[in-house]
Amino acid sequence: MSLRSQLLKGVLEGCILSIINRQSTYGYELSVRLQEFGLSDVSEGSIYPILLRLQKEKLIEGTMQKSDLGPKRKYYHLTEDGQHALREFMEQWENIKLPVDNILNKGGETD
Amino acid sequence: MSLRSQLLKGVLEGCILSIINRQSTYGYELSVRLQEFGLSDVSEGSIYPILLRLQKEKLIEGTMQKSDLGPKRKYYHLTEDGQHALREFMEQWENIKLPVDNILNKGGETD
DNA sequence: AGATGCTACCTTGCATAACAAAGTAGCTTA
DNA sequence: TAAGCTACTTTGTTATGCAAGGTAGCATCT
Repeated sequence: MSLRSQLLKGVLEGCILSIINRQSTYGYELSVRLQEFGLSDVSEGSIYPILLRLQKEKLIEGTMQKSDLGPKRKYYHLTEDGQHALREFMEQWENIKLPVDNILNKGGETD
Repeated sequence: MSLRSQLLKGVLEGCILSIINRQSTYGYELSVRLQEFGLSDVSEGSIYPILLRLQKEKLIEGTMQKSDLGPKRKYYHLTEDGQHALREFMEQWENIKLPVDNILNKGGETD
């Protein structure tokens, strides 16, 4: 019922899980990271709702920490469930990437 | 405003454009093709609405043709706009695939 | 003729994802 | 105290994909 069968919705979610898994981080920095990776269209309006959703699903946990400059930051890290979900997502990404590549690349050939 | 900035929503749409571009086809067969490619979760409830949408957006055109067996089929082919959209989609797919791969694969390394 | 089953298309309604926009608040610098 | 950056949150909108159900043509079997 909640096994994501929708094609690719949730790629952002998976990317966020992966980045957090690599190193505990917070929303604002996440948006910078994603941009660095080349996902430049991603806005905070997308990121924070996802973080809240992941939190509610117990895939990540956040703790407030003071920062030198500016307001406190909410640092997130993956839970066990989150790591499991990340692994699942990575599999699904592979399972979808291949067919899509095949469909798109074999543009003019007859079998 | 309509330049798809959403991350990956619409991959199905792009795949359908690509398959139709390769060879004029109709909805029912499309679902078989997608399955053959490995996108087995895709149901008619997804395909036909997309075909109608693409039609409305003038990316594809359909013509009814009699079939030897069973009811008439609606064969679709791409319009010029459709071919343009397909090219755009393929670029976007590449632009997103790379970052996502990078984010997912470099799971444990520190730069 | 009637029933079943496959082909083939279409529609309605729902869940969810991503986004824009706006709001809140802390800290710094001028 | 005003401006500007950091940082988080919420609300409302759009669009995607799907399940479910409906319509209908044709073939086959009984």
